[in-house]
Amino acid sequence: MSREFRRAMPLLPISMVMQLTELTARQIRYYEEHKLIEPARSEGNRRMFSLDDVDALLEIRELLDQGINMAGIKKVFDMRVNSSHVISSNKMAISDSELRAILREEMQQAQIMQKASIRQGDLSRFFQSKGE
DNA sequence: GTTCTGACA
DNA sequence: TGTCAGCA
Repeated sequence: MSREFRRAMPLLPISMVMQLTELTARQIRYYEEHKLIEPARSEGNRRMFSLDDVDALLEIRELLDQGINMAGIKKVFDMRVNSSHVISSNKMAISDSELRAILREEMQQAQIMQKASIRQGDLSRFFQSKGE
């Protein structure tokens, strides 16, 4: 109980988060604009990140490394928020946990193969708004 | 010195 | 996304 409380406690300045996530301040602020994270503010309007925020940022980074863009990441996070119901899309009626399992699998395969798998290509098409 | 917002390439 | 300006 108190553990979750501590994870949600805003305590890290953006400089720390930058090192922890290897993301630039620009990116971190950009993701906040897109509501992927909502860090608290303190003092002179400075962002104060919680461990949960860092966790979310790390996941965002993983998704980014898979070639998934903002639109796709937003979908993933939205699904996470509304984990109670299925995706509105008619293509994939899978649960949040199933999607995460797939993404994780793709992540491992991508690392091992050093190359995009067929299914990752499908996922990319599903998530990306741009054409090739 | 560090972070913030806005803006341009 | 990088980077610069002008503030706090």
